[in-house]
This record gives sequence, C-alpha cells and structure tokens, in this order.
Amino acid sequence: MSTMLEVAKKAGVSKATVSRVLSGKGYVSEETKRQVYQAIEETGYRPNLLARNLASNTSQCIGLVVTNTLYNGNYFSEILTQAAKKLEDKGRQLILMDGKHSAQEEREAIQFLLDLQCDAIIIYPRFLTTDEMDDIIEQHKQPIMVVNRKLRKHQSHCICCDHKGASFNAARYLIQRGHRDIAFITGSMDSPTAIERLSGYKDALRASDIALQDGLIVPGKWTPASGFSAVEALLNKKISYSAILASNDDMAIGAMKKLNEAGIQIPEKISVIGFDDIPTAPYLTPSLSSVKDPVSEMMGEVINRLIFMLDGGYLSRDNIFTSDLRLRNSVGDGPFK
Amino acid sequence: MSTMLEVAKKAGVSKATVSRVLSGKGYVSEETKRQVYQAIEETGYRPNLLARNLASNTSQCIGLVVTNTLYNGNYFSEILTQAAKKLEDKGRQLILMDGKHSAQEEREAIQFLLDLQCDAIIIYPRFLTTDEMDDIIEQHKQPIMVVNRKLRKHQSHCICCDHKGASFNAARYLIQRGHRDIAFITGSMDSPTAIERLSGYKDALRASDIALQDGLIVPGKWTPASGFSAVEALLNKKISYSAILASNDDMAIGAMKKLNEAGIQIPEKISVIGFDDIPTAPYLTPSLSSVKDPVSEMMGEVINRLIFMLDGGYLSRDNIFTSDLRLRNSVGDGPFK
DNA sequence: TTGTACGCGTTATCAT
DNA sequence: ATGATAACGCGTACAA
Repeated sequence: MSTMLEVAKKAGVSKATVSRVLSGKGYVSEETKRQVYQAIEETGYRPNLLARNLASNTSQCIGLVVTNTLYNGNYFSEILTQAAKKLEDKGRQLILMDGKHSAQEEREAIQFLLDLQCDAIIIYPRFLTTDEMDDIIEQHKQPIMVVNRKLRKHQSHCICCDHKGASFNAARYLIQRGHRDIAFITGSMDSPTAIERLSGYKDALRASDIALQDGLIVPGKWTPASGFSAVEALLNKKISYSAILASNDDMAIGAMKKLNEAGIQIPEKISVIGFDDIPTAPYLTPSLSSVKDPVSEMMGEVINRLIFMLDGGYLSRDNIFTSDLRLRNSVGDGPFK
Repeated sequence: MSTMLEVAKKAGVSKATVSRVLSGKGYVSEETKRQVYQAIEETGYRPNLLARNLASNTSQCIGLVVTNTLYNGNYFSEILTQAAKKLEDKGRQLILMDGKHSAQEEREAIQFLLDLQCDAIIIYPRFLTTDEMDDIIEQHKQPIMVVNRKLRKHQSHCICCDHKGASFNAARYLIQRGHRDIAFITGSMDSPTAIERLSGYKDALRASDIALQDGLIVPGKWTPASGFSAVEALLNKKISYSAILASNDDMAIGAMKKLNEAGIQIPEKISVIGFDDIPTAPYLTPSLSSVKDPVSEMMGEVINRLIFMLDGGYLSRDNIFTSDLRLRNSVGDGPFK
C-alpha cells in the first residue's frame, strides 16, 4: 500500500500539502491540487484510517454493544436497522460489538470500543447493572447512551420503554373484556424487561381486586419453544383460564401452536405483549395482537442525543426519555382492536 | 487518558519495558513486572488500539459487509449470530459495516474496512457483481470471502447454496404429489438468489413435461406483504392452481394469510422455499414447510477459510464450497414430510 | 534484564 | 501557498 509520502514525492510536494488537498482545509493552488490528485490516481493511494484517527483523535465511528444472544429475532435487527439508518443520515459509521454472554464480556466489549477510540457508544445491555453503567458513563469522556434501562444518575443518557405500563394496560384491557383468570407467560427472569412486564400484569389484577393465582404464572425464555412449553405446563396443571398474556410475540406464537394442537379455541383465549416490529406478526393469525414497541422512535432519540453531545452539548441530568408502548390495531383484528 | 509513557514514568522504567510486560514477549524481572502492573492500576491506563494496530500492522478485526436492507429478518440475524460465534472461538472481533443500498455504497463499505486495516473481510453482497468482487479479491492482500455468490475466478473465496437445485427439488416434490398447476412467488428479481430459485422451478416443470404458465408466476419482494399481494394478484387473475411455491418463508406467511382470508383450504395448497433458521416457522402452522438453509455450516466454512489464509495458507483456485439446501421435516408435518 | 531510538502514516503547528 | 517538523501512542530491533 502506498503512503502519503509516496504520493507527495510523485507530485513533487510535501506530505503537508497532500494532507491539505485531501482535507480541503488550507490553501492549495489549483495546479498543485491537480498534480496531487493525479499522483493519488497513479499510486492507488488510500489513506490509512488508523493513522488518521490516531493523529486527529477522532474516528467518526459510533460503537454499539449487543449480546449475541439477542442477535436472533426481529427485534434486534430492527434496532440495528434503525441505528444504521439514523447514523447514515449523520454521516457516521456504526460498529457493532458482540457483548457475548456475561457482564464481564459486556464490559470488555465496551472497553474494546473505547480503546478503538470510538467517538461515542450505544449500549443495549443484557447483563450489566444500571449502577455499573452509571459508573461507566461517569468515567469516560465519550458520550454514552443506554437503551432499555432506566439509569439512576444519568437519566438523560438512557432511553426506555414503559414496559410495566404497557403490560398493565394489556392486562387491564383483558379484564375489561370480562376475563378474570388470565395466564401469564414470563420472559427470562434475569431480564429487567421480563420483571417489569410481570409486575405490570400483577398490578393490573390488583387494581381490579382480582386475586393473584401463582399457578397462572408460567416461566418462559422469550423463545417460541418456551411459549409452547409454558402452555403445556398450564395444561398439565389443569388450571382453567380464559386468556393468556405472553411477554413477547415469539412466545405467543409458540403458545398458540400448543393450544391449536390441544384443540382449544383460540379467539379471546390468547393475547400478546410483543413488538410491532415483527413484520410477519400481523400476518400470522387473526387472534394475535401486539403492543407496539417504538424502536425507531427510540433509536432516533438515542442518535440525536449522541450527536448533540458530540457537537459539544451537555445533556441535563433529569431529562429522561420514556416512550410508551401502545396497543396496536393488529391487521388480524385481535382482541386489542 | 494516560499513556504508556506515563505508566513507564510512574513505574520508573521505560516504555519498552511496559510494552514487554503487556505483550508477555521478552524478559522482565518479576519485580519490575509488579511495579508496572501497579502503575497501570494507579493510572487507569488503557492501551490505545489505534496506536497499537498502526504500529503492529494488524487489528485482530474481521469486517463484515451487509446491506442494511437485509438487516431485517431472521436470516440476517442468523448470519450475524453464526459469524460472531465462530469468530469468538478464534479470539477475533467482528466489525459490521453497512453496505447501504447501492453497489457504490457497498464498494465504499469494503474500502472503509480495508482502510481501517481489518485483517480480513466477509462480503454478503447485494448489489456488487461477481466480476467486480473477483477484481476486489485480486487487488487486495487481505483475505476476502464472499457469501451467497458463485465467483468465476476465485471459486474458493466464495460460499454458496444450491438455490436452484433446492427450488428444483421442492417443485419436483409437489409434482410427484400430483400437482401440475403450481403457482410461484418470486423474490426481488434484482437478486441472483431470486433468479436461481425461479429457474429451478421452471426446470422442474420442464423435466416433467409440464407446460409453463406465465400467469402462475407472480412477483414478490421477499416480504410478507408482498406474498399477501401476490396471492391477491393470483385470485384476481382467476387462474386455478393446486399449490404455491414461495421463494421464502416470509412471503409464504403472507400468502397463507391471504388464502385464509379468502376462505381457501390450505393443506396441500401451499408450500414454501425458505429458511430453517426462522425459529418461529415450525410454530406457525401445520401447512408451512421449508427448505433448510445451512447458514451455520456456511459461516463456519467462511471463517475457517479466512483464518486459514490469515495463518499464511493459500486456497486452491477451484475448491468451491457449495452447500445443499435440504427439505426439512417440519414440526408442522407439512407436505414435505 | 533494561533502555534507546526509530518507524508506523497521519494531522497539526509553525515558519517561510 | 507551501514545507519542515513535531506530535499521536505504541512496537521493536538493537544496543547496553
């Protein structure tokens, strides 16, 4: 690979001049400019971004940390799509780093991006605690935004959904339709999101003076297979219920499959808390309803805040951005219409 | 950020010694080692990877180029998951770069990764021609692998599926089951994959002396919505058929939705060429069958070859890796059982 | 076992 | 308008 120096020699100028031509900063005569461009052409010169970034102390790159256990599924791809598109508008590059499967590895992924001198970082955490992320934000000068967790100290550095409220609303909706025995399939309980959704369900029952039945709450792991098993477990228990609330679309799909196989009527039997962003969801079945997760809106806000900080702005401490999950009108005309 | 020099000063040694401690190369007394580590601790020193990579001329990073139009969907996330996991085993980092929506932007993404001094590159192309990729491989010393395209010159630098053969088999299967009027929903026709699948379908009909009916071939765009529209178009044409072959799962799901709404019996009416990797697919409906796309197998081979080259190996020119798409036994007991 | 000095390919600050 | 030259932070022969 030819370097700037070779270009300079061939053009009969100094490195500095070549640099000026490339950056567009400073004065260069049209004539030398031409010669430099020609030399670049002839040598097939390409700037070494490592050297450039090292010298300029900026990389135009923004890092995103996500566990690879979340790589599967439409929700993840939606996050990525949105992040990429918004950043594209801002002329910056996105670097995805694998958070793997532990807090330690999530830490390392963040460190790696920082060591790479990324200008800013987006964390979609799976294992890190909010306190630790507060610390991380404090310890680094680079702008950092956290998605889907509510931080205590740096509230303006995170973006979240009101999972609890959404779950509450969904459950209340079913209650209003006359259901009293509502089964609930949880997500992986090591995930704050799963906890919030369960808690919203419980609150809704309490608010309507309906007694909680432990037997109606069955564990899931976000996957269709676990939704399938959850219903199986319910059937084995021989507990009766007139509706099911699943903590995401995938589990709801698995649940419906099992109900189908068991010959149970589905309409009004099952409802879903999930993501509007699964493009296939509206096509799956008339009885599948979802709660809209505004990923696009959220990622847009994340990027905006990062860019704002990169431009030298400071976020106020208490400007938290919470986005409501809303019941959507499913194409399938589900119970949530 | 503190630098290596500050650590050296604090430890009362030279930069070189600190470097030796960190790299583990060369002799350092236990005593100085201790002091260096302590100094690192006290200063909170972190190595600057830009500087390190610049000096050592290697980054331990492998770049992956994918258009963001493919970011949605399970197929993409599966590719990413597999790539990340295999690389994790090899102790290397994956950098994802957006190929955006044109050949030019795909070129730029590749260049960016090369300029970043990535050790190797994986291209999952959408717009680039095979000839151009052959050129790119030739022009760069970095190992480059292409997924899902058959290259002419560097056959061992690409990995592909036999889409045509798979489509042929699926159509033949339906024919063997007695179907003669088989509708076909294409993918986006600017995609080689879509063309191959269509061509496999046509060949199968020809092989059984069944006349091609243009009216039975309807255009799709890979999305559920386009599958839905495709069936709508078929209905409007009032053409009769006893089976549908869709070029992927998503479109098949959309197609089934439309058939459902139209009150048409589904069993044996619809079949799918799609991806085993959609985790929800087996849960969707009993009549949905798929062709297995061995993403895992393919990405494993890609990474293996890259690592082989990085270790100084040379790939023979004609060692092409083609992986069969296989009909799978759907959980749903579809026609492909 | 440790230190010196140079190179990596840029950018940036001065003079000129 | 252009050219030296010093950073940038680290790796690495080579010398000590």
